[in-house]
Amino acid sequence: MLNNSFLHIPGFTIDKEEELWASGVTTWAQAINSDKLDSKQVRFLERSTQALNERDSIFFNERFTARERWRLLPDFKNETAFLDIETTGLGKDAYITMCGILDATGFNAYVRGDNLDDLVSILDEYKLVVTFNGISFDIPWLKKELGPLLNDTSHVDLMHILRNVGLIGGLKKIERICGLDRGDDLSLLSGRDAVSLWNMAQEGEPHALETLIRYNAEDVSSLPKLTEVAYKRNSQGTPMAKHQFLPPARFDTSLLPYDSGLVRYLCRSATK
DNA sequence: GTCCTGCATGGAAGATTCGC
DNA sequence: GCGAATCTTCCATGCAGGAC
Repeated sequence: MLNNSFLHIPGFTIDKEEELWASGVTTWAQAINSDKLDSKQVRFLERSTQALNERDSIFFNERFTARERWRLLPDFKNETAFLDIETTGLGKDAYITMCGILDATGFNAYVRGDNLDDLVSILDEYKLVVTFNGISFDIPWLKKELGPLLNDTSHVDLMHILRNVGLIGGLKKIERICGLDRGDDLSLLSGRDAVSLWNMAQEGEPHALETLIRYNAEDVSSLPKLTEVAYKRNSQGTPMAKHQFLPPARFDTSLLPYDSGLVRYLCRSATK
């Protein structure tokens, strides 16, 4: 939990934090009542306690690097959204085609030309957003298209916290390493196929949009499990290890329809 | 299939500045 | 003058497109 963390105190290093834990001081309350910190640091921990009580996730977002934000996960797990966008590419004229969001209540798709603009207010409802490579990709894209957002919401980028524990690579590669393989034929699709599906949908191809949404839902639904893995491995050997990040029950993506014929067509095209 | 591109970001390491 | 803090530079990474 956050109140086991001291790394966000200005001037603190991992070594100092480990020293404090080794001395038996593992919580903010213990640290405040000990002689291990100076008065400035004690005031900072009192401010941290207030921020946590006020559910001010931004306070901690700004004080932990991207590699250390896994520490926020258990405290804000009930106010967390898992997010992934699809785009038409990276060029100047490219744009977001859809965004999938998974939370404790289930999966929702926000599609361009329909409800994509709703995202600005939807995202405000969460205290924490989890993405894969969102720091470099999803969030800048969303800000570019929808304007300022996530003003009151922290952001955990799985790519960085998985890298901490030696899990390096793309989302699908890491899923395989963690034994989270997907069973269906949609696992054969790539981001490029998502662009093709969007273009097909624009040309009136039946089922192309629902197949794109299902593809996105598969990506989003693996994020909670990877988050659990990332928390478990990062917290190993620290006082945070006794807590858990239990993700919402895996969303049953098979509830969403898709066209396997389209998937086969795209896979065949890719191998030509 | 492979390699390069453009873009945004974080981290590491070295250089520079600041405070005691 | 020394150590800490801050700034700068370089490299690595993801993503998707395009050329060969």
